[in-house]
Amino acid sequence: LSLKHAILGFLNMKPFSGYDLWKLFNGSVNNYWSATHTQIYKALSELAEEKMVEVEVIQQESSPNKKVYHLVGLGKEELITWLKTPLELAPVRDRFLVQFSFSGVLDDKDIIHNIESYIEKIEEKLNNLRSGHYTDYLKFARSKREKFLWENTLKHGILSYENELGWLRECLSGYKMLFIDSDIKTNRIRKA
Amino acid sequence: LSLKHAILGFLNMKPFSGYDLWKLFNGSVNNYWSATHTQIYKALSELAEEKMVEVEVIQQESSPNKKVYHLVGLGKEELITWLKTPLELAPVRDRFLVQFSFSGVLDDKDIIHNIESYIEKIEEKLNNLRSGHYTDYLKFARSKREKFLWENTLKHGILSYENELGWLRECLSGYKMLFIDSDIKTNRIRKA
DNA sequence: CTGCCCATGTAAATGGTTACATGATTGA
DNA sequence: TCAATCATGTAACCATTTACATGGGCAG
Repeated sequence: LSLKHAILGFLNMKPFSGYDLWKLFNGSVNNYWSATHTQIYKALSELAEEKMVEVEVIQQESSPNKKVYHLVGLGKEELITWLKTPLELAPVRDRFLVQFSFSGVLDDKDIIHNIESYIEKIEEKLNNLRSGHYTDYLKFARSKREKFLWENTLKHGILSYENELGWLRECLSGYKMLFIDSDIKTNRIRKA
Repeated sequence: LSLKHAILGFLNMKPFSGYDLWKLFNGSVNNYWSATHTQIYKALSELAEEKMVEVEVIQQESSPNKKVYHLVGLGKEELITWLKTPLELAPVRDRFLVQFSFSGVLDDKDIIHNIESYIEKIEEKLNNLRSGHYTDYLKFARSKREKFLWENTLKHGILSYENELGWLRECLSGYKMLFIDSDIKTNRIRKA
């Protein structure tokens, strides 16, 4: 139900069209909740059926018509109730760890390649997060409190990828030290 | 597709029944991939249809009959191919951050309550991870390499919850400093 | 004239949760 | 006698992904 609540959260700031929301979910929000346009349009029409939001159709000449959604009483109540409800820890589903933990049957070079390739992707992601083009929207914050929350949401992304990166690098150097360098040593001894 | 690959990964160690796998997914694996028994039984019958695994029915008197699944050639190939394929970063979906980032419309006490309640749940989870009853299965590792991978998978869980906890505590103290203490100060000044 | 932006959707498939269903054995 | 463990599944639903579909305007 988080997608619907995220949408209600945005509509609580100001009215948006499905397309607007899709752009939001492709921007900074993508760092903590991802959604496709298909999902968003469907959620919006369901929210309209449930009387949480109201539609306003805007006629346009130079581009297709727009449906702008407004948050109404019932939707606002639902949003506030949800925001006040403490959440349980989410079930974890980490594909990389599944792969990693079963990789004992592979060769050293394959294991190392998987780790290095994942490190590269995380570094790229981190560069992207740190580049500062996610900090633009902070100026739309309606209060100091909101700005604080948004800044820390962004920081959360950076911290968790940094943490991930730290773990990966430790794994990589640990792996090499235990299974590669010692092989070389063993080979040297054998040769000597 | 990760659930099926995880199952293939386990069957590559030794044959298991659906029930056995379910217990595994409720144990240490639950820390990086969660699955219900419904899902597991369904995946197993699909894997059997796809000729990845073979079923052996074991007649039992004192309890219901068992279906033990064995990994066969095609399944093993599929497993190895998947293990060698570098993965993309998974899309992030963090309910807590959705709630957190839209909480600017709540009262201080509600925001603080949500953070504190999440902190408690993470502390509990961390105690559980650190308690050591997930380290038992390490003795089943078939090689030093496998033991290394399993230990680091476990460590990943601990590190990421510690990281989460650090962020939450920073948020909480930052929030109080900025929005609570200064209120008290302001009130004091007003009173004076 | 090619490709991107605007703007909306439908349909099919896959993945995951929740509720329902059965039935014997064993230990508190 | 009550609850847990063993052992398997079906059915309905909700969430997510991917492919298909349309069509004008505008910039390089």
